[in-house]
Amino acid sequence: MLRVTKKIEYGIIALLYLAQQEEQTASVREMASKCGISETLLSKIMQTMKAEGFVQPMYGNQGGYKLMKSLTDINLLEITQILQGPIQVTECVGTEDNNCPVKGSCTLISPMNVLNQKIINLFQSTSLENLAHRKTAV
Amino acid sequence: MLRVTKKIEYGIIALLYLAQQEEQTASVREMASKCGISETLLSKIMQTMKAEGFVQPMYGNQGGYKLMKSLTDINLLEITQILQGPIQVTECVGTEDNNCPVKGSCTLISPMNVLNQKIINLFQSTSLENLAHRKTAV
DNA sequence: GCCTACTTGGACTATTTTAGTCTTATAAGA
DNA sequence: TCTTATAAGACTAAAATAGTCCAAGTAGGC
Repeated sequence: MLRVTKKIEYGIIALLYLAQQEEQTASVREMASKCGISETLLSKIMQTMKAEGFVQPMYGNQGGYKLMKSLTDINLLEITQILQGPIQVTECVGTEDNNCPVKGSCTLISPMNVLNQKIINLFQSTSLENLAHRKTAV
Repeated sequence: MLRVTKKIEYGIIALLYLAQQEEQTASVREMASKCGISETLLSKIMQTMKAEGFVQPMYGNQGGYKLMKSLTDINLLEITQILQGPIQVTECVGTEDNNCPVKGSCTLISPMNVLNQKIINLFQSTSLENLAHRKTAV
């Protein structure tokens, strides 16, 4: 349904939570309980975001995750791509090797590509800072 | 994955096909075979679009579906709503009775609503005529 | 050095959405 | 009445999303 998945929602909520903390640090357990998210699920999400360098893990007792970027430097497109994959409004958009049965005669690919790009632009121009302050970019 | 479903794709392709025909008419079988779409699936899609008045069925021999609107009068938002439901970038967006666990403390609803509205505007301002001529609206 | 609290990572299950099929009924022209 | 259409609901299959479980590793503090 043209959805941004829960993973993304939770991921954003967690990053915003981290940004609010002194030291920009919190454990998965703390974030999960404070934000009403499943601990194991959030754990998975944080692992993914760690791999992309958004957060850094701190092992052991009193550990947790530390936010490594400014909210202004993280946009919705990055988060979406990391946690959900590339934005593709249709299956064939943005790919070269489409095996669509209508390939060749299809007149939709081109306009769908344009539509896709516009959605991408919209996501890219919306930073987490924007989301934190209840607005999206132009 | 932030997708426009196959139903919508197929529906659009079928409407564009109808628009190309004299009398703006074709049977499901013809459209399905010409466009490489499953006949039974397209049948379902046409039934839905019939219910919304986009097409009119003509029973019996030499029957089929007739396009009842101009391509300029059908936009992507309508098609999407009919064949996929309302556009909701997140589960809670646009609803009053959300039972989200984070309800109340969630700071995302508002900006997500804005984002959602922008996507809706984009879809609404793109007519099938635009799609047929390989461009989207501003 | 041991206990505790944390992250890691992979395998696993459940749920929901999307895609597609089958079958029986019904409408209308020739 | 035969043929060619659509109508509609039940059904199955596939894919994406959501969420769980568990064994292993890491580090601070007593």
